This record gives sequence, C-alpha cells and structure tokens, in this order.
Amino acid sequence: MSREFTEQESVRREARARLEEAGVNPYGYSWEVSHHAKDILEAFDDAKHQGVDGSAPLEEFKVSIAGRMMSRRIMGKASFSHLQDESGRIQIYVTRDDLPEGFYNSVFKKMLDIGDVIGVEGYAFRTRTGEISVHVQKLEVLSKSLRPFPIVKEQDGQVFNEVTDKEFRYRQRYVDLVVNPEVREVFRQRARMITTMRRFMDDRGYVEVETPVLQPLYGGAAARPFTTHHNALDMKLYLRIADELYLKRLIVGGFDGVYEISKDFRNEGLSRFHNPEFTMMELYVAYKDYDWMMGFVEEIVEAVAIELHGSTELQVGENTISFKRPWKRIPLLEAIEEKTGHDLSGKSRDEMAAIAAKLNIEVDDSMGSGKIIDELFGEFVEASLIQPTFITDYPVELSPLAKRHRSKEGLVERFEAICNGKELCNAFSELNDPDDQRARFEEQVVLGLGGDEEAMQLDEDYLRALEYGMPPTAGLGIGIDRLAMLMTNSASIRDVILFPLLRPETGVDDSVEESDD
RNA sequence: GAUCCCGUAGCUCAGCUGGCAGAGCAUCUGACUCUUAAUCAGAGGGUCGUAGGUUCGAACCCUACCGGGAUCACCA
Repeated sequence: MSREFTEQESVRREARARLEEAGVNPYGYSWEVSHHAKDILEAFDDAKHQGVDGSAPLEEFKVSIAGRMMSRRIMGKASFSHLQDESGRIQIYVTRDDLPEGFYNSVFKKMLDIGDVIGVEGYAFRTRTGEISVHVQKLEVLSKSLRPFPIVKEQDGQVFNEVTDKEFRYRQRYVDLVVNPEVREVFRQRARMITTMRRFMDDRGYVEVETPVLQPLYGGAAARPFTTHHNALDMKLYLRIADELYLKRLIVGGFDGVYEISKDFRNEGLSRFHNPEFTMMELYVAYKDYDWMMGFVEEIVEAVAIELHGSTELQVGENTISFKRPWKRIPLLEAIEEKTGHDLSGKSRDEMAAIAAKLNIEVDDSMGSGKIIDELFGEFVEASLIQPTFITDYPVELSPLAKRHRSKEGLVERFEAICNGKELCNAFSELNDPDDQRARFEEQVVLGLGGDEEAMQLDEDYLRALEYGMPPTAGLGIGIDRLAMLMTNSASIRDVILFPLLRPETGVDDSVEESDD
C-alpha cells in the first residue's frame, strides 16, 4: 500500500537515503549500553568529575548510552541535544572536532532528525549553566525515524504543546509513551501492582494456574459473551467472561489455593470504566469463608498501596483514600437503610417495590426483590462510598454461585468492596451443595429463556464436579484495571490499558473492509 | 443505545456578525563551539473530518454520516 508522504516525511526519507550513500547504516544492529540517563544524573559527582570551567576536562566518567533524540540546538560547530531513554533524558554535547572528519557537518547536522534513535559514547561533565551532560566522542545511528514526532517542550516544569488528544494517544500509544513520560510510569506501576499481588499469593502457597479462554459454556458471571467457532471440531466456543467455574473444579481436585490473573471478555458497552477485554484476578482458597476473605482483601490491597506509594493513603481525584486496615463492613440492607431510611429486611417483593417507587426508582414487574435491592444500592449508596468499604450479604437471586447465609434468610455470604464509588472486588463463600447449585442454575436458565441475555448457563460438568464434593471455599475476583485506576489516580480505564479498544481508524488500513473471508 | 461537546498545517491552537487560511513549535536555506521552550535572517507547508444544502460568497449557518471525549443506562 502506498501513500503520499508529507513534506517532513519526504525530508526524512531523503536523509535516510543519503545516510546509506554515505555508508552509514540507518538501522544499526546493537549498542552496548553502560548507563541509563538517570544513572548518570545520579552518579555524577562534581568533586570527581570537573566541568570545563577553564580546566581541561577530566574524562574518567566514561559512558555509553542509547536513546531517542528529543531536541536539537545546533550552533555552528557544536550542538546540544537531549537523548531520551527509558529512565529519562540527558543532554548530550556534540562537537565537530570530537567526531570523525566530516561526520558532524554532513551526518549529524544534515541527516539526523528529532526522533532518531542513536547510540553515543563519551564522558559526563557539567555545563557552564549547570546541566549534567555527555560530551560525545562517538555516535552511531541505530534507527532512523521517518515520521515526525509531536514536539513537546518544557521549561521549569511548565510543558508546552503537550499532546493531550485522547484519540491520538490511544491509537498511537507508542507515540504517547515517548512524548508523555508519566504514561510509562503508570504502566510500570501497574506491572508492580500485579507483581506484588502475585508474590503475596505465592508466598501463601497458592498455585497460579491457567484455565481455558475458549469455553464451550460460559459462566461465573452475569454478562454477554463473545462467540467464536472452532473449525476442526465444528463447535461454537465462547471467550471466557470469568474463570470461576474452572478454578473451583481445581479446588475439587485437591488444590487448597489457586489463582489466575486473566483476560476476560464481555460483549458489552465501552465506557470510562469498561473495556470489552479486561484483566481479572480470581482466587479460591479451601476451608475458608467470606469473612476470612475480607481480611485477605484488606491485606493484599494495603500491601499494593505500600509497595507503590510507600503509604496506605493516596490521592485519587479529589479524594484522599486510606487503604489502612481494617475497612468498614456494612450489610447491604443496613447500608440502604442508612441512606434511604427504609429497612428492607423481611419485606416482601411487593413491599420493596412500593418503597422503591416512593424513592422515585422505576420498578417493573420483571424485577425481583434482589434486583430492586440492587437498584436501590446503586442509586443511593454506591457513589457515596469513598473510603474502601465491604458491603456484605446479598440477595440469593443475584448470586447464583454463592453459599446461603448461615443465619440470614434469603441472603448469601457475599461481599463487594466499594472504593471511590466503584466496585473493586466481588467475593463469597462458595456454594458447594450440588443440588442447591443445580436449582440456582435452573433459575438462571428460566431467566435466560425469559430474555435475560446475561443469565448463566447450566453447566453439567461443573455440577458433576461438585457432586464429588468441594470443600468449603472462599472465592474472590478483583478487577485489576479498576484497582490500577485507583492506584495510579487514573480517571479512565483507557489510561491503564495500553491498547484500549477503539473503533477502527479509517485511512490507515484499507484492507480492513476487503478482508472479509 | 440516549444527550451534550469537539474535529483547522506533522504537533499545540487562533480564526470576530458569513467576505483573500493564521500563529508558535517542527520542517527547509543561511549564520553561530556552553545551548536548554537556544538565538538571528529568510522560505515552504492546508481535501478546514466526509458528503450534501442555504448563499453572490461557507472553516463559520443547516442536514446526514464518520471519528473522539464527557455524562446517563447495563456490566467489573
């Protein structure tokens, strides 16, 4: 596919051609890196590495660095430029007389551009104006950049021409990462968060496992799936919406603790809080109940906050959130009573519907009591829960995989942690009575036949596993992206997913429409 | 899916009541061996998201569509 080049692209392509004519490979093979920019800035010591204030430069701080040229200030026979590597930026000082004959004037000045990746050898020094820099003695082209980068400038912490266009940043994340260094930091923190959680669970002896992404039946959550087809077996397959039912089969199999950090897929809308593929961490621990699991959640989230921020308190948007244990625990119905003044416990479905109607919540005949409770919670409670709070004991009809409450009729032993007005995790004492589980599945099937596209499917194999006997088990699911949003103070899930789903871009790949095989 | 806002040079943005398409950075030419939003002198660069419509005349007004953002509803 050919396309017309802009003026600046043509200039860069010509420069690449002239590099090749001059015998300079525009795409080098490797470069021995001795330091990153940050290492040099931290290790530089004025006492040991004197500047050029009249005295001859001391050359003992030799460095070899590589990175992308982000600025150029050319002054006749000498130039300054900033090189950016993963750790940050450092200024380099390039002079005609320190490079091979003709290299400075022809190659450096005429054939290189902002955005090119170069390797540089030289020694560190401090300029007259005080900036630690590298005096270049050898320079190699490692990759010629053929497209102009957005030029972002900065002075005294003030940023000029910052690239803020969300679409540009999400579609060309590679550019976003180059020109907005704080974006790299967000994804480093995300990685550290996951590493911390994994270590936390490994330390307790839980086994990280992998279960099928392609599933003949989908289950474990209320959501619409993506559907695909396996050609050789000629069968319909679903991309998983959750890992739950497979992980609990492993508890039946004798693992006492299993977890999986997985991509799940839900064929639903996109929003600031939703991406069709997202990352979930699910954990199941035998011989424990939901009460124990609340303690576990407090601990692991607190550990993440401390690892990332050195503190249990952090600023998220306008709120200061404290993850310090213990978190508040409120039964769902009490939370609703607190906000609305209405006690729903022991009320019939119709009594609840009347209360909801009084509170200006739309209720139709298809809504059961569980759904009404859920609506009231969503409307009057959820957004007001800023500090991490466990909401406990949900209606049984909303929780087909959770165990009945040991003392409260009509409820299950389930909790959600709510933080900054959003659900952070969902957990319960797992239902291990196979006959009760079958009955719950059958209710779901009825809902599905009634048109509920998010109803669960009846999974005979899962029931067979339960019939062999599953120990009492506590289960947990944490939305990793949601937690990453909190931990990195990001307003949108797209800011914590490297390549969020967007509509296809027109004009970049014309083959998209034709390739309908 | 509904509502509102946005789309102008590679990037960030102006563009008044409808009257010749603008600036800074970047790019190109020249000068400059301690600059740092480098500076100085000059130059080039546009399908104003797309398609219609109104008008003597549209970046600007109207309609539809495309893309993005925000809010709402469902879900994590």
